[in-house]
Amino acid sequence: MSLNNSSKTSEILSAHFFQRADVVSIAKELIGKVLCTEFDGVLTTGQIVETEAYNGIHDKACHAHSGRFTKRTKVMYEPGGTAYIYLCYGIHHLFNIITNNEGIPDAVLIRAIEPLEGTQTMLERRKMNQKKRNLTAGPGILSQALGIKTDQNGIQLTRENGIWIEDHGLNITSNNIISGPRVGIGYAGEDALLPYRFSLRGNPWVSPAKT
DNA sequence: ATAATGATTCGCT
DNA sequence: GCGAATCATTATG
Repeated sequence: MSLNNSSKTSEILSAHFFQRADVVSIAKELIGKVLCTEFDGVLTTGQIVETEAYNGIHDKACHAHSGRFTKRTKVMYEPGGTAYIYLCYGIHHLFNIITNNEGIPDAVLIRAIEPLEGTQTMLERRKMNQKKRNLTAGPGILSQALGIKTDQNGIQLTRENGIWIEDHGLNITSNNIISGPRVGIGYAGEDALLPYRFSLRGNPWVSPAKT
């Protein structure tokens, strides 16, 4: 989508952005980028305001910890820039971006976005009639709002094809990024304490999950 | 083949 | 604040 953005830059993040070694840096840098989907010609976009890093085989909270390789986790070993979408609690489609090179199962979970374009479509998908925080502030509901489903598991995010990420040239300084422990992974022992959750300071669209 | 379990959300008390 | 919803994946027999 490159319509009337005359002054703003708006480029799709490439494989190079995702195929780097430090998943924690990538999770931080994704704050302020724009997550876009287009299905059946319907465009919806939102600014990423909350992410979590999952540090591959060494991270007890990561589905691929200790090199676990199953039907579900095999997509995590794809090259950076691949989508990893799985069903959680039988209800919620959680959207992750695979990072690093092929064979290394690092990933970033997108936890919340601030709606930009297509909010009317998002409201319909969420069966809501008012734009408020529970439209997109949470990993399960943002997927519902953007129409992301496990159907799209394994697709490439580096083309304007279904799901992609744009850089709108926003410069977020590190003192505007809050870090803290990840949500819902108490089973991960000491790794549950790692400060791998990042959010945009003061943004009302950050998920209400307890830290 | 069977049983347990979530990287969550929503509604009700 | 608490518990139900709901099902693919995973481990185990």
